[in-house]
Amino acid sequence: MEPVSTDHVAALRHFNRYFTRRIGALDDHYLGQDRPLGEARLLFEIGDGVSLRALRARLGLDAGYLSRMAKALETQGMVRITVHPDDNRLRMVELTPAGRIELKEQNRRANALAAGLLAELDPRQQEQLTEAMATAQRLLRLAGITVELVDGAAPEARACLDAYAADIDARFPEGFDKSDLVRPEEVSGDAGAFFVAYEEGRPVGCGALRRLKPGVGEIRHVWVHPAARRLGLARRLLAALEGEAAARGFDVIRLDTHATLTEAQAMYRASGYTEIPAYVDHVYADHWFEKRLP
Amino acid sequence: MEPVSTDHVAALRHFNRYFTRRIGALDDHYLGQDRPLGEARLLFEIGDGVSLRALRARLGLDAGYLSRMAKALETQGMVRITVHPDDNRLRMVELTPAGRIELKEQNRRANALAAGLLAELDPRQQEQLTEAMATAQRLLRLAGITVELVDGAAPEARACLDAYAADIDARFPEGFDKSDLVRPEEVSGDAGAFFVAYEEGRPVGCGALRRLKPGVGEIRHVWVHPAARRLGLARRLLAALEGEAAARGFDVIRLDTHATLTEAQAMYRASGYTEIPAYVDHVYADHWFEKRLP
DNA sequence: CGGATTCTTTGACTAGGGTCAAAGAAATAT
DNA sequence: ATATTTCTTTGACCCTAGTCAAAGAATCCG
Repeated sequence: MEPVSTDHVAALRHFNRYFTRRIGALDDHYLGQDRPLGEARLLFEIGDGVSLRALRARLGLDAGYLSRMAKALETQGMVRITVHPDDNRLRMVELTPAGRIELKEQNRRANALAAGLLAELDPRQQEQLTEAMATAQRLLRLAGITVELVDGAAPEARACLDAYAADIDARFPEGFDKSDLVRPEEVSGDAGAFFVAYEEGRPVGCGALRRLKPGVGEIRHVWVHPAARRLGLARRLLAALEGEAAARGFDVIRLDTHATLTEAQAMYRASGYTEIPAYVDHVYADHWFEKRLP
Repeated sequence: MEPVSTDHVAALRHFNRYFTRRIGALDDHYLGQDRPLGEARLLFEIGDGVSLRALRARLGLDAGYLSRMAKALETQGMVRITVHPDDNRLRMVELTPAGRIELKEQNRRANALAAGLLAELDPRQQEQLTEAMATAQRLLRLAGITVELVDGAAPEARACLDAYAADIDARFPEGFDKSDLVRPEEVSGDAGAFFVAYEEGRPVGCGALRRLKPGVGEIRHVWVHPAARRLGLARRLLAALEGEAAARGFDVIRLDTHATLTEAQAMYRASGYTEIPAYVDHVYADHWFEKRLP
């Protein structure tokens, strides 16, 4: 947790007030042009055939409420409701052609609204606005991500490692074999630690710390979900791992990485790691780094 | 109207969706902690004694709806409703001490929420976020301002000129006398033009164009409300005036300005104006500029 | 096979947010 | 002084958004 100046708090609140009043309110308005907002949102979320069950989970709606809204959209001719072929309890909802047209129209209106707003700005200003919003969004996303210590055997931990494995299997010319992953017991309890980063409840990154030998820890499997890259999350994970290593009394942290992962190497160097000779024979490593903890 | 790339439209909509979902929704939540949102908003808008009438105008509420909400707040002990001393039809609403405490608490909660969000970012990132939001807000404000041609005798035109006069009266060491302002007929119809910039319906800037002699126009009284400065609005006003001058067939535009208005001089130079000798004897001028229209 | 679970539908109900019109009280305009 | 306008209150409504519980149908589990 970092200290927060009241100036920044005031700035965030000020922007929030301005933005929701100026833009957010407009948005609601266009969406619910000729249809209640709930139905409009639902229409928007029905891509190409979803089950009511999935919609309920995704939008967090009450079963009865959803059932009624779906039926309303059906009588309006916007969607078709069918029984799931394999499970007769489930209902599938899909857009009719009319629904698709309606959605497109909704989209068109929203675009026209945004374009009308932007048209008052010259191209350079438009560019600046887009860039400022991208920066703000990147930082707000990062602020919403929490890094938590979990058990190495926890399902999210394994899910992250599986995603990590699949990810680098595609990137390494020689592929990647899962047997190289840390075993749960290596990164749990006294043996080590495992951190998972969550964004809105979903795991979007991980990192493992294990004891290499007395006083020496090893960081492994620092991974960030493709959709959460370029936010600065890897650094946060690294900081969490280093903090944990310091708390466990390690003096030195080591890690290895692969030649193809150039961004990772740059990050390690920028974080105070220096390249060292091979300290362990990992199949997939060809660069080794070390950092002395203060 | 500038062309708008679909990329910028998509960026704005994307940011909007993300922001309203992540931050806007949260905000609503805190506000309506133990009180309906409408009442919470009302409580927020009652500073130190407002009339129901003013609230109605400001928030665009139905008279009946407002009346009931105010009464609800009164029975909760949050506000006191009194009769306006000079007009017995009007009701004045003001916060009670309890209302003030409640409002402070509301504020504290909102601040805590924002601070909690920011605390995940390091100080440099907080700085960046604040700056990005300020940029975005500046540009969104500018995008929301329209510049319109109005009659020189229109009340908004005169209101702007009065504000302009008061403004520079305070800035010029020698003060400023209103008799130097353009007369309505000089900037109306065939004689000239008057532009007013509106932000959310309120005039926030102006600029006048009048015929000096055949083929030569003069720009006068370019003014921006203090709350709308540093947005780039003066340039927009200038562009509108120049466009109008070109449409009227002027070849040359002239203007004068005062030594204390250094920002204005910088803007004129940047916009292609060059300094010339005095072309007219204005009491308050000591720099004269000219621009040849293409 | 039988019981538990899952998924959906239906009925009943609530609160919030808001509109509309009538009417009374004051103030303003003529 | 009268008519008109302004401001507020009140009663009667409406819709949206949502909750809760019961019940029926299908599936899953042991």
